[in-house]
Amino acid sequence: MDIGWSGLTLDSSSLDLVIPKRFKKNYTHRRLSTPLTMSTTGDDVDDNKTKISNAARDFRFPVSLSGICDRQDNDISSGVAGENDCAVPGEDFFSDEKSRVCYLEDAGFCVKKEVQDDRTDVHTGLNLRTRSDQSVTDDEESYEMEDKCAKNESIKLQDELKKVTIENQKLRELLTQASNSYTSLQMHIVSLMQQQQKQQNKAIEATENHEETIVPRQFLDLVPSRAPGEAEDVSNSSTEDRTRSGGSSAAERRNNEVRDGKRLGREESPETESNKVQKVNNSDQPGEAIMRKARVSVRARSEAPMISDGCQWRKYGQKMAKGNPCPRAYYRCTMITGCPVRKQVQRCAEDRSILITTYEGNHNHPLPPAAVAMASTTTAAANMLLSGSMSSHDGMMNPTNLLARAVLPCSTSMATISASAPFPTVTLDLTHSPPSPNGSNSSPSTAAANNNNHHNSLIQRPQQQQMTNIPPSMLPHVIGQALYNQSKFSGLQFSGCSPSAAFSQPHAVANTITALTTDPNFTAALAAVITSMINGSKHHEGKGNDRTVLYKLRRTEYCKE
DNA sequence: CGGGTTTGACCCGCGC
DNA sequence: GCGCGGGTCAAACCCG
Repeated sequence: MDIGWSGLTLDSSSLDLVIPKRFKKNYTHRRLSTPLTMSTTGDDVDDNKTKISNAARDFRFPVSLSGICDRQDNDISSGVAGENDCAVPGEDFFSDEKSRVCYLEDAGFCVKKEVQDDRTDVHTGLNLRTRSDQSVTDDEESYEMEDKCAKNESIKLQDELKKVTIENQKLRELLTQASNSYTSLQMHIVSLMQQQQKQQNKAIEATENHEETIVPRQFLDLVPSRAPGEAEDVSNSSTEDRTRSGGSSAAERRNNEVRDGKRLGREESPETESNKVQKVNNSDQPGEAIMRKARVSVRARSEAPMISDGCQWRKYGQKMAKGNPCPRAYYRCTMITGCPVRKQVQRCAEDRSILITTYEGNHNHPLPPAAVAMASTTTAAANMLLSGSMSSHDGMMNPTNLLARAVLPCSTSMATISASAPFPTVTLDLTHSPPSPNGSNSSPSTAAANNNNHHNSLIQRPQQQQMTNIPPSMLPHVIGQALYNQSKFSGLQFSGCSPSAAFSQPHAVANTITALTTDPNFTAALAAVITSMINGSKHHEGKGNDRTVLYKLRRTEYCKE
């Protein structure tokens, strides 16, 4: 700093003397937003004026007055709104935050005022010396120029705003189009899946009809899509027909025995479902003797004598089963009279904490909310079972079942399906035992359970299911969720083969498609399954009743983890 | 007294 | 044909 430089401070009182009052507002934060390079020596006053004017005109050297002008000047604020004079187009205009504030203020977007001192009007921090006879005309001209520039800038901004608005509308339109396309695609996929499901159902029906002509078969309907009453009606009609028109059937023999002997009273009593089932079993039709019911067995850890599944049960029998010191209890659903659902409860011989509950049949009455979970679980499990159940005596598997197996692509699971005669069973192992290395029945408890049920089931362990700390009341929900997950993500070990009612749920089809399209190893797995199937078929040919064929779709075969 | 449980008997399918 | 074992029945019993 030399002598000629007056310093960066400007005495506001002196400024009052040299700047006319009417210019105060114009010489505020804009007019005096002068470059800091100005010289304030007395000889340079005119030059300074020019520099100030130029600088104020183009704002290429914005100067912040913030902190310099501390108090708001009412005059300034009143004059600012109508000025719009400081906005001069320039690339660096927005480079300074304060200048931007100034501009926005002038554009009417902001009411922030940066020049506040009505006593000092302007505190530039510059030691400006202006003369009272400075050219007012020059200032007015520059002010007019600033007005023009500000208007131009305002117009530009408005144009930009319009452009942005238009662009925003275009983006919205694009978003709407994308959303519509997504929706239409989704609908298309759903319709395709429905068509595929219909075709599969037709194929299944055709196969079933064909087999019924060969081997009539009696299932308790476990498909949830059918009304419970319908299932009961089907069961009743079929069983009664067979009972009363069966001629020399075993059921008739039994009835004759009843009439002739000690069970006359039972004959007069209303026909219970158990009697019906027994009559079905007693019929001479071989197919019905082979397959009577689908069952769902649930293995869970519980100290309670019976897991709470929301239904009302009445114990109607107890037997000592071979190979298990724990007796097996027989329960019948008593929600309504005539409900065909029964269950067997037995503790595992090897691990008494494991409770094995086997459900059989389908409820023909509305269920309380607490029972829906377990009922739907067993229904879904039985449905899966039936989708992979026995087809015919040759034990061949049809492509539908291959697809059904593909529905459950990952095989490390807790569910096991066994279609060995006479009771096809799906076992849901919800204990927390670690999965066996080979995924088969390596556990003694499992073997005991299978032995007890005569099912030749393969029990797979759940991966992370911890049932120990789950209250019994929560078991159905956990089981239901587990089965849901199972049906979605896990594979099953199937034994037995049959065509069946395969896909009853849309997500099954979706999972199948996903498995087919995304899994690179699926083809190899399919080949392995087919090979296993053929070998199993050959192996079991001529073995009479033992038609259990194991088809293992292992994760290691086709499901990458 | 009504509902549930117990328990011995019975029936039937299956394997030998 | 016989024995075994699973499944069921129903009288007896128990309990609230």
